[in-house]
Amino acid sequence: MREDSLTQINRRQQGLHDRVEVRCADCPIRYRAVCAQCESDELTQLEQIKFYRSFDAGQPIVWEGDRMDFVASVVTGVASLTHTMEDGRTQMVGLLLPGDFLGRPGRDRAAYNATAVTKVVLCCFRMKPFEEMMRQTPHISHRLLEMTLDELDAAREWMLLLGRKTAREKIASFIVIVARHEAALQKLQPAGWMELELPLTREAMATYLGLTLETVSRQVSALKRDGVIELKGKRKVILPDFARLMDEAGDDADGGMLD
Amino acid sequence: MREDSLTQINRRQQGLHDRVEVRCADCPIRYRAVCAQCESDELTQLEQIKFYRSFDAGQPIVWEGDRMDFVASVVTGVASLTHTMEDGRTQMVGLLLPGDFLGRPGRDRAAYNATAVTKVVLCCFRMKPFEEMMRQTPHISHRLLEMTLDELDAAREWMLLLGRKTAREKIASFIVIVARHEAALQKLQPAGWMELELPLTREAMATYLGLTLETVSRQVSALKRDGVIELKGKRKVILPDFARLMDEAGDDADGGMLD
DNA sequence: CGTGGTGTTGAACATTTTCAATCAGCGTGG
DNA sequence: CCACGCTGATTGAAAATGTTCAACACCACG
Repeated sequence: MREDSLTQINRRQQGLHDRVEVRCADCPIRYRAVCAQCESDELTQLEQIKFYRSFDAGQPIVWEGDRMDFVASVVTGVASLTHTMEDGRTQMVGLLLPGDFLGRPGRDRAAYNATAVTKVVLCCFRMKPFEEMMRQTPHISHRLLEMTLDELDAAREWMLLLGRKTAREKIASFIVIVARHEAALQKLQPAGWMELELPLTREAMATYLGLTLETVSRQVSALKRDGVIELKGKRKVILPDFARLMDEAGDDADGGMLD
Repeated sequence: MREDSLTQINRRQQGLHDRVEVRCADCPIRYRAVCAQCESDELTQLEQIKFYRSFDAGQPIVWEGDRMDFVASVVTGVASLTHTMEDGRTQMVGLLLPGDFLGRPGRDRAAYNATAVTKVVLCCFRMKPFEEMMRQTPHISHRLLEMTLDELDAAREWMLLLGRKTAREKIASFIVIVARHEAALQKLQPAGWMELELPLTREAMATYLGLTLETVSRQVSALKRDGVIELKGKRKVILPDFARLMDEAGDDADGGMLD
């Protein structure tokens, strides 16, 4: 473990926060997060109630049932939301990427476990002032509604995957989603030849897909054997033909692009 | 098929609507629907843009990809949202009960199939005027956000069920949900001895639970054999001990009651 | 009294999980 | 430099779970 992350943990344990001063105008998620529609005066207001927190890969962010007096945007990194049964079976119910929103206004206890999958930086807002701002500025609540509806769509898409797809289709679907996201960052449609990096371990993929890690491993191997994907190390994937992968995912041609 | 429902279908096919005049103040879902927080002057406004439509059990309401120029509240009855793959596998992704909202402001095409499970009455609002009202009255968009967040929670709870629960646990969970809803209507906590009616056929339950109808039938029989439930006909269920059922559902004791 | 919709049950089969062994990469310390 | 141990990943064989296909039961309705 590196020195600086140790320092961070200590700071966190003491209840202190990183006082990095990043101006909202320069924020990498300026046009994707809950603040996307805010005017500059509204950003000024947000700047006064925001603070940053960072988490190393693997660290818990909040635990199911914990008191939670803030909401946050993911600035960088990947976090997961998981639900766990008494006997330990766990299911990932959300994957939070940069711009995604964590927490629920009006609820003071976390409904899920949130965990940093990679190193994560959050832009946090204390609950009360944020709720006050929501009342005053329709831009925030409007954007939050929009984002929540998108998340609901994603959750429903995932229900189809969990309920009806085979293990092979689940793996293919997951890679398609990662490829889509990758392509979207470069403002392209995913197509033809692509190279990408899986952001999750086999175990995290299993938790996401409702499978065991062994089945994930087997099906990844099978897709490789059948030439649908190539592997470069454990995490880097090469797609010789995106359309072929889509086919394996069992989605309609348009792939559920709704907007 | 009864005369009057035939008449209704004809009216619908001609693009006409039921002009039943129900005052919002007397509406059975007045305090649960998207209009729950509206003041009386806002209700007056809503009354001017609303119209009712009804559907017999089994009828489609909208089809995935269809143009949809309205949003609606379910007034009475039960409707389902389903997603279907090219080869016919289908998964229910939402169950709409009285008060629930159908459609998405700002989207003009349906993302899912919506079907009437029982006879359904919808209170519809044309998209454009509704969106205009959302901009003007924060009560509506605030309530819609709240409802959407609730639905997202429900969807995530369902993801745990679909991804990790056994067939037996799925059936038990479903009955628990129906029992909860039943109890909530009478403003009670579900407990002890209860009697209730399943709103879905075995096939619809299978679609909801990510199972085949045979597996549903077998597991219902198994729960009966083991004394967890009793059957009165095919649809009526008696719960000798709600806690026992909860146990079979594999939920935590609190059962995910979050608010 | 036959018919269609709905539900139940059985037996063979397919898929996924479980348990266990092994491997690959990588940083550490001798 | 190399053996060591750790984590993440792969593979195999046996077992469990759910599906598929098929037969049949129940019952409301014409």
